[in-house]
Amino acid sequence: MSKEKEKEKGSKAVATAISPTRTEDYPEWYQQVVKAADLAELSPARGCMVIKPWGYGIWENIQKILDKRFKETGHQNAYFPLFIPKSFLEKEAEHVEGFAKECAVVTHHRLEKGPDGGLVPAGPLSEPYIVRPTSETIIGAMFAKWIRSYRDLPLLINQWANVVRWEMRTRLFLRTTEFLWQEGHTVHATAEDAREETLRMLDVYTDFCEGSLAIPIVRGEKTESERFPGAVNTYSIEPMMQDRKALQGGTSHFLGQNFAKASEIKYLDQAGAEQFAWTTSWGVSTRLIGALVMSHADDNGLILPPRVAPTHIIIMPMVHKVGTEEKVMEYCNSLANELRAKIYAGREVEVHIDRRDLRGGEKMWSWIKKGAPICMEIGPRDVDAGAVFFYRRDQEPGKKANMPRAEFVAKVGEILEDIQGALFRRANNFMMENTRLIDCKEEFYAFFTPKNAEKPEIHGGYALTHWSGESSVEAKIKEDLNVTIRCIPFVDERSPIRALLEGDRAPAVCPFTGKASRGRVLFAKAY
RNA sequence: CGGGGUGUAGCGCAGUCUGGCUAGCGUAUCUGCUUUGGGAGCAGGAGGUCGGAGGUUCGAAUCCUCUCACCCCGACCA
Repeated sequence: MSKEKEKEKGSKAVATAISPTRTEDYPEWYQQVVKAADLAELSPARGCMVIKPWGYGIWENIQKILDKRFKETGHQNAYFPLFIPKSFLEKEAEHVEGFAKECAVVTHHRLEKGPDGGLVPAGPLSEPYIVRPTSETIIGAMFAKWIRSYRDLPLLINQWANVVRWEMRTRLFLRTTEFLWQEGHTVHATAEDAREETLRMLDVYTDFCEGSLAIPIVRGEKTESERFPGAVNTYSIEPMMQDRKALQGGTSHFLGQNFAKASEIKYLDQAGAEQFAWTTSWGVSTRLIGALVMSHADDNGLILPPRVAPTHIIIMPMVHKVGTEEKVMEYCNSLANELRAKIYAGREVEVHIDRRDLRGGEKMWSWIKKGAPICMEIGPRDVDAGAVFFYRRDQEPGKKANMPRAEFVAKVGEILEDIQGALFRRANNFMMENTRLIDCKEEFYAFFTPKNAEKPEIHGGYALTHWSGESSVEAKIKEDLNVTIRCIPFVDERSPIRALLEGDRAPAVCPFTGKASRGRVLFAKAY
C-alpha cells in the first residue's frame, strides 16, 4: 500500500508498472503480469479460466506455427469426443492409476424442474462418462477400427482440443481445471518407427520453443517416476523460469505396445501375420503461455517474442494539437498499410493504431504491460520529419529512438527478429548462469535451500548431478528439498548444456549413495 | 482432505475486538472545464441484499449458530 502512495502525485518516475516485483514476491508478480496484460482471468467455474483476446491471440499464433509443422511432418487433424466411457479408461492399468484421481465424471443426463424450482438431473447414466483428461483410450478404440493392414500405417493424427484434469490447486495457465492443448497420436508398424516419431516430435517442440517462443530448453528423457502413465519412455522439454524453477513445456511419449494391446490396435504384416502396433502420443498446452510470461516478462509487465505476439507494432497517434489531427492520422494510416504489406516470419506484420481517447502516458504503459514488441508515438513532429519515433519492449521503457520512416519500413522484419533474438539470448544466459555441475551432497543441498526459510528468496536453479539410478534416491531428495529429476538430458550438438559438460572430468559417482552413475541428470524444483 | 486466513461499490481496503446517527476511504467509471510526446488537475455525479440462512437485541457489517465461496501452506499433480 505504501508503494501505491509512492507512485502517486508529484513523482513522475514510477518504480515499476507491476507490483510486487519478481524479487519481492514471484508468484504474486506472475498473477499481476497476467492481469495487467489482460491475458486471462478466473471464471465462476472453479479452477477454470477465461482466456481473453490478447491471451487467446497468443494461443492462436502458437496453434498456427505448430499446426504448420505438424502438417509438414505428415500429420492430419481430426477430432474425437470430449466424453470417454468409463470402461475405456480402465483398459490400461497404469493409465487408470495415473489419471483416475483427477477425472471429472458425468453421471447424469438432462435436467428438469425440481421441487424447489431449481433444476435437477432427470436420470443417471447406465455407464458414467469421463471428461477426457487425455484421449489415448478413446482414440485408441477408433484406431483399432481404422487399422487392418501394414498399408494403413503409419497413422499420424493430431487433435486440437480441451481437456479437464481436476487438480487440487490451480494457477492461471500453469495448472487449470480445463485447458487447451494439442495431442498427437500416432500408430506405427515397428518399434523403431514409433521411437523415431517420438523423437521427431520432441524436435518439433524444441524448434518451436526456442525459435518461436524464444525460450531455451534442456530436453531429455523422464525417469521412471516421472513418466507418463502407461508410457515406455517419456521425453520432455524443460525451460527454466525466472525464479529458476523448471516448467515442463511439452512431452512426447513412446507408448510401446501398451495402448495397442489395451485397445487391440492390430494389423496384418506383409507375411500375413497379425501384429500389435506401436503407438506414440505428444502434446503441448496453453501452459506454454505461462512459460512465456515467466521466461520473458519483467517488472513492467509482459514481453512478447514477435513471432507469437498478436500484434507486432502499436501506433499511437498524438493528435491533441488542434489542426494536426488529419495529417497525423493520414500519416499513421499509410505507415500502417506499408508495414502490413511486409512479411515477418511467415505472416503479415500486424499493426494496430490505438486511437483510444487516453493520455499518451497511460496508453503507452498499457502496451508496455501487454508486451507489444514495438510501440510508436507519431505526432506532427514525426510527420514533418518523415520519421518514426518508437521503443522496443526488449529494451528499457525510456529508451526511444527516431528513425526515418522509409528505413524503418524497410528494416521492420530485421528489427522484429532482432527483438526475438535478444529475448532468446537473455533467457539463455539466465538459464546457463543458473545451471551448474554439482558433485557433492552438501553443495547440492545448499544450492536448493533458501537462506530465508520463512519467505524463500529466489534460489537454486538447474543442477547437473550424477545419480545412481535408484528411485529411492529421487524420493528422498524430493522429500528433503522438493527437488526432482526433470530429465536425463540429451547432450547433443543443439543442447545448451553441452559446453558445460565438455570439460567435465568428475568421476561418475552418485554423490548421494557413492554408487556408480551412468551420467548426469538434471535436478530442479519444478512447477 | 488437514492447518491458517479472507468475504463490505468493478478492483483494493477501513470499520468488527468494545453493537448505536444517513456504512466510509482509495482507485476505476460517468459528466464538465483545464491539460496532454513518460502513468494529469479541479469540480460534480452514479454505484452497496456488508457472502448466505437462522438467532440474540429497542437496534447487528459488528455478538452467537449453521452454511457457502475464495486465498495461502501442506497433501496431490500436467
